[in-house]
Order: sequence, then structure tokens, then C-alpha cells
Amino acid sequence: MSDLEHAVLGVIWLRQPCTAYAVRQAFEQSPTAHWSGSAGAIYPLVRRLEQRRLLRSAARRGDKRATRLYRLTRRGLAELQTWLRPPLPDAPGLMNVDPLRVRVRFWRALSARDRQAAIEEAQAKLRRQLARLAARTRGLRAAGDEFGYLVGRGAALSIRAQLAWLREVRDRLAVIGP
Amino acid sequence: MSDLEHAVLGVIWLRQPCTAYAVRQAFEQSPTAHWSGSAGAIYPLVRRLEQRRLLRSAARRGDKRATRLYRLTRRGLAELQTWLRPPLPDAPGLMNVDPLRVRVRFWRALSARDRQAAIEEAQAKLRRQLARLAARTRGLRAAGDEFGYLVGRGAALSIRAQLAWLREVRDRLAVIGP
DNA sequence: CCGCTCATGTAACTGGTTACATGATTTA
DNA sequence: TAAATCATGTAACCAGTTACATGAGCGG
Repeated sequence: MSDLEHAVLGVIWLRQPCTAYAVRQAFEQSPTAHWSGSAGAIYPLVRRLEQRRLLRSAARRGDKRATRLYRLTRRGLAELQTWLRPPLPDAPGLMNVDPLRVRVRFWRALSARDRQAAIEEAQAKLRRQLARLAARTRGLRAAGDEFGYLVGRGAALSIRAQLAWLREVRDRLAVIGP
Repeated sequence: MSDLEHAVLGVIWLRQPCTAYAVRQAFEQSPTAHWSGSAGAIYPLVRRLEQRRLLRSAARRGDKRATRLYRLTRRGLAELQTWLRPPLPDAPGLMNVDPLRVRVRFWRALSARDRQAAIEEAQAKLRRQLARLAARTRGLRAAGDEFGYLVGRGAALSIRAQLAWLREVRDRLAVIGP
């Protein structure tokens, strides 16, 4: 089972009973762009999870649409817990993937001016992202969503690490020149 | 064009002239597990890049195999630079994806004991990864690979941020209890 | 000469995305 | 009542993985 399948299980567990549409929104509104929450991904996936008896569903009463409300079965919760508990994926699979870092590997191909510009743009975008995230995270904390808050903190620390790293990159490149 | 295609362009630019096989190894040996560097990905991709005149290739002299040595064309280098220069992807696409953070979002489904165990395992794996990375990065610095070194520093800072975050998670969960 | 590494390749599959389509319900 | 949102779905596509196959070159 893929990480997306497990994450969907998790989202439904947090919000149950909820529709597949609500799951889509949860992914669409997520600050990371890793999963789009596209209809073509979510609806077939949710159906698969129900066929495997990890989810069960019921029609929303007094709704003439095909709307279905999903909940986790006991097996579904067990599967979610197995995914969350040790053993975790190996260290490489645990390391996060940074699209900025991927690019910097090849910055030798850039002029000093272009590097400078790239650093400044990345800093600006990351700072804006950090501000958005902070607002969002405060809301979660106020709403009593402890784990949502912690995840927000993790994202913030991660962006700060990126910013600190960018400063290091800037300083070092200034020293070594073109 | 995908990030992998651009990254392949970058790897070849750094090592040219080099074989597609060498590109595969570069991805396989990378500390992140994001791209496997599988044959089924790399060989067709490199051929595509050559058809688009971003790469050119020649047979290795005195080698009766089908070995081909690739270089970037002027267009290939221009394409690489365009990818590296601003505008960068939007902030969400610039944020890194952390498989650990994804899981913690759902830790409410875990008992206090299991959370504790998960934290400890993650810490252990991240510390080991950090040690491996440090050794590797020292080597790059010694070899005069300035950008390789900086990327290693970025990865190290990122792992340290993860570890700092895990400490925060541990402390906070200890306070709020089950 | 045997086994390992170098080197290329393909077929079947998987796990998504994009784009489109439909219709019920709610809100201005 | 029109527009926006809720809600589900599918077809075509795409990028990348797994697994397999082939063969040259090289070191012990």
C-alpha cells in the first residue's frame, strides 16, 4: 500500500464520517504540493480501500445525490497504526526531498549574478510561505488540533533550515567568487 | 520537462563526457530515495533528450559495446540554466516533502507508547543518516566539489531540523499526555 | 575461464495527473 | 434563478518502477 493510500486512511480517520470530496479538499488545501488530491486519484482509491474492508460507507440521509460518508473499519484503523508504528522506512526514505537543494547541486552552471537572483527569489518565496504557514498553524493550535499544530511547527522549522542554509550558500559563494 | 529530466541534464553536464550508466549510478548512490535511477527511467529519457538536441553522443573509441558518451549541446546547457534561474516553482513546489511529518499528522491514532517508540526509531535512523552524510560531505569538500559540499550541508541542516522538531514533539506530547 | 562490473535495453505495470462530464444543493 | 459549491466519476495520458534479458570487458 502506498503512502497516499495510508494518508487517505489517516485523513478519513481524523474527520470521519466524511466524503471522498472532503479528502480531496484536505490534500488540495495542504501547503505541500506533493499530492494534488485530484478526483482521478482519490475516488478510485477510496473505492479500493472500501473493497479491502478498510473503509465502510453509508449514504447521507436526506441527500438525493450519490454522496457517500466514509468511516474506518477496525481493520482500517489497524492498518493505519501499522503504517505509523515502527519499523519506519529506511533512512533514505525518511529523508525529505528538497526541490531547492536538487537545483543548487548544478549551480556551477550559473553566473554569479544568476545565483544571487535565485537565492533572493527563493528567500522571498520561502518567507512568504513561512508567514502563511504561521497564520495557519496558530489557527490549528487555537482549535485544539495538537498534531496539526506540531506538523505546522515541523514545516516551519524545515523552512527556517532552508533559509539558514541559503544564507550559508550566499556567504560561501561570496567568498569563493565565480 | 520534468525535474528528473533537468536533473539528468545537470548530472551529465557535471560529468561530461559520461554514459547513461554513470547517470544511473549517480541517482542510485544519492542519499535521497526520490529517484531510483532505474534503467527503465534513464535510458529512454536520455534518448529523448538527445532527440531534442539537448544532448549529443559519441561511441567510446576502442569499445565494441554499444556504449555511448553523452555531452550537453549549447541548447542543453541553456535549458539547464533556464531551469535553475528564476522564476523558481511557486512556494508550495519549493517546500520540501517530509515523510516523517506526513505520518505525525495522524499520530493521534497511536498510543503514547507507540509514539515514543516511533520517535526513538526516527531519531536513531536520522542520526545514522547524518553520520553517513557527514563523511560523504567531507569527501566532497576535500575533492573541491564546492556545490556538492553545499548540498551536503543543506541535507545535514535539514536532518538536524527534523531532529530538533522531534525533540519538540516529544516534549509537547509528554506535557499533554495521551 | 569464472564471476563481477560495465553498459544498454525493453515489457508490463503502477500510481498518479489532466481534463472532461454530470448533476444535486446551496447561496446571493 | 443564476452562479457557486458540493459531490462523484471516467478516459486518456504520463512518468517512473520492477523485473527481466543481453552481452562486452576485466580482474583474480
